[in-house]
Amino acid sequence: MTRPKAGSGDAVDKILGQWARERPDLDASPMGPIGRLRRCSALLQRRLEETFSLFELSAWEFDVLATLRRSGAPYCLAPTALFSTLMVTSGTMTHRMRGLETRALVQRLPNPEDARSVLVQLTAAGLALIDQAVEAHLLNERQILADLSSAELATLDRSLAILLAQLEPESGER
Amino acid sequence: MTRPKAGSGDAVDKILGQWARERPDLDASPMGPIGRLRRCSALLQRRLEETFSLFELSAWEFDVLATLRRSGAPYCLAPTALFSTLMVTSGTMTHRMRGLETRALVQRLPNPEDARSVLVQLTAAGLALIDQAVEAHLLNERQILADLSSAELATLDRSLAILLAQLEPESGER
DNA sequence: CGTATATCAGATAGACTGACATTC
DNA sequence: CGAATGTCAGTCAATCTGATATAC
Repeated sequence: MTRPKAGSGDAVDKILGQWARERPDLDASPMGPIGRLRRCSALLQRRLEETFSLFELSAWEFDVLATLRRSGAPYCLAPTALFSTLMVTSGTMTHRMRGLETRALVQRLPNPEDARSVLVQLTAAGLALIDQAVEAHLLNERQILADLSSAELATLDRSLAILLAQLEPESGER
Repeated sequence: MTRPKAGSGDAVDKILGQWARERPDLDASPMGPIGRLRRCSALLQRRLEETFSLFELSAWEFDVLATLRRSGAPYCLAPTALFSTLMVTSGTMTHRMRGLETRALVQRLPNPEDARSVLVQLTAAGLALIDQAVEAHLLNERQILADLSSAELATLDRSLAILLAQLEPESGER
């Protein structure tokens, strides 16, 4: 006799069960996917940070360096481009730069095309560091996803793409 | 002539394209699902907070009150249960209680079964507030998911459940 | 002149650590 | 006595806001 599936039995199922008992008048089903998404994200964050910390990087530091790296040589972006992409304020970005510049992972250069602006550039050390960190990061991500079949992975990716399209600013009408 | 799909064309696709150009030696494909997950989570967080703020609640305040609410009458939990569920330290939970108690949304009671411990209980005001807030929250969640078909939603939920099972502490072997 | 860019100081909110008293 | 519970003070890292100087 095969054991029935009985739900996935994770933390979110438990929460859904509690709501069904306490507020049977509500349909709490949207909490399923959204709760799982948030929980996955929180647990994922921790896993990713373990790898970043091997390079003495926090998550946001990794993001800044990776954004510069993937923009291509000469690995320069204006602060405005950086903080728009990374969804923080200009003041926050200024503050972020301080630490990265002190550690000589980035440097500020005058922007020849606009004297109001500057260019933030990866240093050689910053480039070398982020190139290593990205490789480790990808290894880590691959390991996290290792137990999902390629079909499951493709399905997950497609589903998330649909949701993301709803959430991205330009498509979300609010 | 129908326009080809050309990928979903979202922010993550752009990032994957940049990596393909800059580091063609790497297989950056794991960044697809993981990047989308993180981005969905970040955008989702903002959307959810808009609703919470209608009730003068932050996300963590909502979580504390909702955890108490769905535990059922008499809406009491020991701090240990709360901070374990919510994944913060005991000191953080003490600090969180202060604000909620000042606003008379929860109260502390001595724990009759263990004099070391206390019980954190929803007040009548706290109960009324969270009951309203949960309804608005579910409405909001339903709206966010409105453009996904029920099949897409079920697929998304199943995919996330698989990933969550990998990430949950008891199953993750690290 | 009005707008955009980046910076800075100050304030804020949230979290953690480590020491502590109390009770099991 | 050793372990667990909750509290507290202090610290910390990260963010935002609003004012400012400069250049478009």
